[in-house]
Amino acid sequence: MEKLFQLDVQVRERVFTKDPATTELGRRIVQHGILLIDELGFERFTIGKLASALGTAETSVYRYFPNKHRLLIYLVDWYWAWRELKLVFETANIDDPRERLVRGIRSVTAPAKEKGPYPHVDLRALYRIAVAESAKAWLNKDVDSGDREGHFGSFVRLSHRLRDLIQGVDRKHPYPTALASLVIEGTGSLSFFNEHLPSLMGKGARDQGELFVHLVLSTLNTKRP
Amino acid sequence: MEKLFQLDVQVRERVFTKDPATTELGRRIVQHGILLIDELGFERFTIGKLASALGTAETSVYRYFPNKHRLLIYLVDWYWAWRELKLVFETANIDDPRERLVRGIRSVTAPAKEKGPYPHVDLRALYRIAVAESAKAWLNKDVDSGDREGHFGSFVRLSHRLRDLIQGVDRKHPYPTALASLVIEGTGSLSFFNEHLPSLMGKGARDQGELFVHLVLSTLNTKRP
DNA sequence: TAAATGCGATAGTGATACTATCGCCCCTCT
DNA sequence: AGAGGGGCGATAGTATCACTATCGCATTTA
Repeated sequence: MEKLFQLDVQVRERVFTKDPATTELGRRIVQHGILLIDELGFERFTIGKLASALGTAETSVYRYFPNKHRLLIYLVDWYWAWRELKLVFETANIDDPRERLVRGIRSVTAPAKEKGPYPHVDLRALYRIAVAESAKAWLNKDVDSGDREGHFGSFVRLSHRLRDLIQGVDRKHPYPTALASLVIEGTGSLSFFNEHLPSLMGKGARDQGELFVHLVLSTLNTKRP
Repeated sequence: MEKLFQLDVQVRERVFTKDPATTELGRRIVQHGILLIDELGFERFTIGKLASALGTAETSVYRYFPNKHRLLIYLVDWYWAWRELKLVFETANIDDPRERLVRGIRSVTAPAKEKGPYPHVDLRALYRIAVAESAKAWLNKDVDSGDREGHFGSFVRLSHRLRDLIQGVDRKHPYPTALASLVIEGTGSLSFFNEHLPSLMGKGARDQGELFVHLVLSTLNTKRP
């Protein structure tokens, strides 16, 4: 299964100038890009610092990504593609729609707890980036053209898969798509609050899986078991 | 009532070097800061452009805010303070807890539709800033010290007020604080998706007030009327 | 062997977030 | 009326950084 994960996660969209997955330097850019952005935060992260960490020149990095922001988009898209794959695996072969949905919500809201099987991707660092930086991928004035070019495709696909799980339980829910997007985006926000603004979280809400399972199930037109 | 609004909204915390509310230049910095950030987005916005728009020098702006990021924090905090005041007004004198909660959710999720009564604050522009930029106020490595200095105090107070309304209906809800924060933060995210990434929203979810009323009420342990 | 590809190195440009400093003007206090 | 101070505008300067242009070397490919 780990091999399958490794083979299948990829950034389909043209967010790069040259596909970093195809060369050793490209993979090292991704690997150390993750570590540096996690360590410094996206604002303090610079291409120059990344080049230094790699022992190369800035120009070499610019061969793969046209700018710093596109590197972030690449990492974030990779992350959502990984979550999509994880969701597909973790809901496979489950026939009961309700059970599928519960597993799906738990999958989508679960933090990454291990470095994972990808040699050049530290999943825990990437998870922290997703929590703290992923909104910056779209919160800017280029969001519309970025959307047109498919920069957020993995996030959209993930959201639609969760929507399908919701509709599998309640075909008449009035807001399945918005609810799915809220769960995925909201779990990141609450993770951040939990870590940095705990007064926004109260007590007993540390397990967001249960929070969102509770939230979604209770809005559905269906009896509880 | 408008006068009261005008008198009462203020940034209590020490996010500024010199209180911009106390001088004419300070108010013009706030006024044109809102307009420019709304127009350019926070990344493309610069202190130099703001100074040009004001017909003054950069150094004059730096007398009020130590850096560009603090100006954003000021505007965002002002915004949440306004929303808090609005929430207090719009739930005043309502005795039925359920009705209070519904009004509170509608208040907190309602977009700003008019420029409003504050001469140096265009509420519609500020609302757009809150949707597109407010997360950047805390999504950075200074969030912990910023929290300690109370930079997010208005947001926290607003969230706690909504939490109190939730608990007024269901005293035993397991996650009242997290749910309140999710509603407030989530309505911004969904507004942004609605505008820029509509495939994340589906159809029929344009009125977020109803979406969140539906969502919150159905999680509460209480009978619907 | 020739060509292409990938990489590293140097140099440079324009923007921009600040900082330091100075002198003017107006208001207030005496 | 004169002195002092606060607020303001203006100039100058620094360090960082995103990005571009160009070249030459080495390794792989044809």
